[in-house]
Amino acid sequence: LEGKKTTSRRRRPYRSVLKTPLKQAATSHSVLTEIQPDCQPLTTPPKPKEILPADPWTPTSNLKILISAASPEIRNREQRRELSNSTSEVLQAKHCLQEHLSGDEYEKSQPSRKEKSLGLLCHKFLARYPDYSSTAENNYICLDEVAEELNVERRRIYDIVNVLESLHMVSRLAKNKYVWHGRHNLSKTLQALKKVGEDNKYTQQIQMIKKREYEHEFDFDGERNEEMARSLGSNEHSEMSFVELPGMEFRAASVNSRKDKSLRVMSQKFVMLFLVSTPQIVSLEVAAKILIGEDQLEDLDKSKFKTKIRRLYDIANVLSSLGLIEKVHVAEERGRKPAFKWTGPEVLTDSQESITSKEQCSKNLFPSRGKQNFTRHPSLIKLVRSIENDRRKIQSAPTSPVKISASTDQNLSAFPSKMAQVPAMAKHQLEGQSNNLSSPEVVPKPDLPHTTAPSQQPVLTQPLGVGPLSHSPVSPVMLPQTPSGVSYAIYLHPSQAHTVTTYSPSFMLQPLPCTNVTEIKSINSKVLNRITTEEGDNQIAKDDPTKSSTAKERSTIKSETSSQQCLKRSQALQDSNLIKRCRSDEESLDTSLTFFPSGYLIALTQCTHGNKAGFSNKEKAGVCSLQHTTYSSPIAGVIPVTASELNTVNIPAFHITPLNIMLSPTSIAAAPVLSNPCLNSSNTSSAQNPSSSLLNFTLQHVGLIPAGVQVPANPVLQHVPVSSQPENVSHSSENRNLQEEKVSKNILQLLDRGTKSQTVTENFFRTPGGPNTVSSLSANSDGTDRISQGTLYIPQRKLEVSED
DNA sequence: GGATCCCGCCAAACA
DNA sequence: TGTTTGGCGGGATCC
Repeated sequence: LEGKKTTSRRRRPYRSVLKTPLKQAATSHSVLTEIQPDCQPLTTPPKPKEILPADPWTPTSNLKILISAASPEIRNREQRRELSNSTSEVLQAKHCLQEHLSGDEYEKSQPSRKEKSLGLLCHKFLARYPDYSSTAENNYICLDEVAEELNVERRRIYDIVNVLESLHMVSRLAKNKYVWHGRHNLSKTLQALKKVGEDNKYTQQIQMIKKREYEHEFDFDGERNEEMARSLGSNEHSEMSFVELPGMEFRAASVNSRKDKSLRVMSQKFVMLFLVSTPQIVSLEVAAKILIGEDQLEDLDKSKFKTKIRRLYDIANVLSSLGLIEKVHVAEERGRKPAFKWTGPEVLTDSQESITSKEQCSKNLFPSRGKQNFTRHPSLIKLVRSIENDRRKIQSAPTSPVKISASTDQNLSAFPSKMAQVPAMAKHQLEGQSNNLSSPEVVPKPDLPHTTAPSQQPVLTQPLGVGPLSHSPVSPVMLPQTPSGVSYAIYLHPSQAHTVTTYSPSFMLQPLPCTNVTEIKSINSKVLNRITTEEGDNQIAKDDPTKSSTAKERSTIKSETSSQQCLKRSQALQDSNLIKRCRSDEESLDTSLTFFPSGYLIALTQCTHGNKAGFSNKEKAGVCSLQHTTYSSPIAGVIPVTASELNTVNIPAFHITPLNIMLSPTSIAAAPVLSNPCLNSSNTSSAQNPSSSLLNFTLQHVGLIPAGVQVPANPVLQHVPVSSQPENVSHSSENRNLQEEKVSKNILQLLDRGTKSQTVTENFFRTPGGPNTVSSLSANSDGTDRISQGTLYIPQRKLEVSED
């Protein structure tokens, strides 16, 4: 490969004609479709190259082309997709033709570079398929056909498909064959990507690069490059893992073979950068540096950088066509830099949702405690709005059926032989966690209910999370669910397994959230790299102050602020929930960090039913209801606050130190609030509860509960009967009341803690340190209090964003 | 002149 | 051995 890189590339056009018969010279008909994206791409048939030079651009000749576009074969294909019929195609194409001919014919007969852009091609590609596929439609993509119909060489289709594959919008079915999934999986994918991005500390990497740039310390041949790359935790061990979703594992080993440099992996990383960035703007330069940094240190040279940029443009074009990003420019000291802004759906991890809920509760429940009459910052207005929206969801949202696949249990039971090594307890955990996985992220587009995607059907017959089972000698390692709501199965190649048998300080540390830490079981000690808590914590604390709390999670709690305690308690409940489930062999659980230098991250996102040997029906119901309630409760994580808002207040406490508070199994099984750590609290707080009437008034006032609903002031976790058939839950008024009651209880729990000290409120806004750390509450000169400006996110660098 | 990215060579992976 | 897949970078075009 290296030899190939250094070999000078000589163009051999004669050869390319033979090898790429689909390649067309610049033709007039391609102009037609490319200038007019509205035209059905299928109206443009491939034009035999040999006739092109002698074929002048005339209305007649083009009409011939247009008519040929309506050939029975193509027409039938179109009819199958119910997109159009031949008549409309011809008419449409005629219209296009007329428009085209009104201009300078000759010039337009030469398609410009723009008209052949990957973005435009991608638009045409996407136009062929619906956003959300259904079984009734033809969801298979034949690359040859598509390339032919879009009149491009297949190479270009690969570029598009690879990026789409990275988002699980398509998956490879067989040679030359892909399956179209559309946006069914997009939300989950983005959530998983965000989680992985967070684990990879992309935020910190971005900050570091920006800081270096700012200090003019970053150049292409300085020693500092290596230094920085090292500091980024870069080494071959941290090379890419492709984030997969269950049922969408790669079907060809080839896909795994080119690994980190593949466009799909780059695409995922690129997306991750957006998802973890604040604001969600990523410059190509930063992205390229981070992606290079993850390869090899010596790659940090100009040519690699250039190549990376090229690829990022390719990816960006496709992502733009998908509407996920948008090109902008970032003004910097050294002129403006090309960048892209995330315009896709907001993606919240569970922990963020929790914090958001907490933030709202604290704000709304203590609006006049001591400090009164907050001036509502726009972001707060949004928060209130989000509460209202959420309340509407409670009242009107249809049942969001948990994605339940009948094959899930089979899937689990069909794990590869190595999976059999997983102790039953861990298996239960996984199942339980997978129940929790559907916790929704807020998406602007109405996502279809997460029923089993029809497009996935051919895939779902495969064992869940098995990956390249039969042919790939990978070592599966199951990880429990992460706070983001997405669990992974990480598959390690045996070839890489040796790299993790010993601890290497150069590994990029991937601290697992505390909820997982207590659950991690050694599945394959040969594969799993275990590192002592102390080592990991030290490293984490050094590397990432914002995650230092993660370290604390695994150490004895010493001095804490009340808010920390509050947060920790809430997290603790979730932990204890999990702990409870596996209490029987709890002592066998090792508290450790696990580091995976490479492999495949396979998210497990499906609720599993049955096959829960250790679960009572009640527990099952409770577990499943978690998911359901998560959809329904404004407290449980559906509050549609945008990530930017979250970031605006710079909430740091995504990792919460747990207390080892044990709850009764009943409360665990039955309390849906457990799905949200922020609401989970031990009832050990000695704080007094506010009066019920005051509370009700407050809740009603802020719109958390309807006017007629009364909330008892008893904060004690109570058994809440929940349906054991969440998929059949109807949103009757009873259910709404039930949900609202749950919400109220959640709030009460928070209140229970919150009344302890105003510090709770304040600390929700406190960053762990650094220049952006500003106390959140300050008194105005007029005697009122408001959220100070300083609370807002203050970028370290001025970013002037202008639409391009 | 830098930004953008098309184009197709050619090697790895696969059938 | 032929085909599929896709990494890669030259260099054309755009701005």
